[in-house]
Amino acid sequence: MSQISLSSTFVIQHALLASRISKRVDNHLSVHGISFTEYMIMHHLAGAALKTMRRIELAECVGISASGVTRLIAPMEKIKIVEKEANPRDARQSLVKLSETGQRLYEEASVSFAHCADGLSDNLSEQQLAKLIELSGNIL
Amino acid sequence: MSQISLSSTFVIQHALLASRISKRVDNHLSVHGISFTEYMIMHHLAGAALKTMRRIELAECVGISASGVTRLIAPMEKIKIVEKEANPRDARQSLVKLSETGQRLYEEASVSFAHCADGLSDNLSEQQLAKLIELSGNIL
DNA sequence: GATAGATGCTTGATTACTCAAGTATCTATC
DNA sequence: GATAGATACTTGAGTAATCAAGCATCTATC
Repeated sequence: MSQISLSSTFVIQHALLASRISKRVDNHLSVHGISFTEYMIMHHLAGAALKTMRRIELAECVGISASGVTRLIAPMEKIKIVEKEANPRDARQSLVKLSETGQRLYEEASVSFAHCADGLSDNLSEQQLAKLIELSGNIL
Repeated sequence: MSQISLSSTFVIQHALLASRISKRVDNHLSVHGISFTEYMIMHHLAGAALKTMRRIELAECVGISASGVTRLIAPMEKIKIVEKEANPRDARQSLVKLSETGQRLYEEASVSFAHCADGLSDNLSEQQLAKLIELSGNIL
């Protein structure tokens, strides 16, 4: 019987949990017409200076590729959640800005999101949750 | 400025981490010609009684849908990593068994997997890792 | 022992990504 | 100031999953 390491156990547990969490979050966010990934985009934009970020930064924050961002942003732009802005200093860049509409949608969706997140961590105290976040921060 | 809850922070952090981990694991496993998901299938089969499981159980353990399992298992069956077995008690079921070849491949891949997992958690002590697993176990 | 509903699995269509290659622009070097 | 290479982004093609619908089989009820 080969003994499985703690780190392997963790990775497998983490993947399963991630799959379950993202499904549940998607369910909660669907009433707002957005996906978990779109919510994360809005979340990072909302916290950014001028509510504006480069596409590559977004990709990095959200954990998808640059092309993934391109395809994700396109429909969001069409429905005016985000706006495209040029960078006068660098014509290669195509900055993404959270619009007023997007900000409102983000705030509404955040209520559902927080409610969902609370539900997920119901069995953990605030202190345990803080510990979990801190420990997770040391991974990778 | 709206204050973001710990639980929301956790969910966002978890998703990003999951994306990064699965990419890194996929990289490490690619030398064996398998994906993270396939590894998880083999992992659960290897730990099951008679190295055999129902497709629905696999879906549950791995965090994908039943149809996901069907499409994932098909090519694994073709290259003899797993075998299809009927359940004489219930003709609806199509049991999946890890073959001898599959068991060897799993053991080889487990070396890479463990190495990768160790690398991910390099900054955590065994005790911290155990705490992390324990706390995560209380989510959902 | 017929039949209504539940369960296990597969299939067609769709979605959300990925990677590799391409284009445009910027930066540094000679 | 030409040019080699790096960077930012987009696009075409492919992949891994999803959901909804379907088929086969099982179970319980009358």
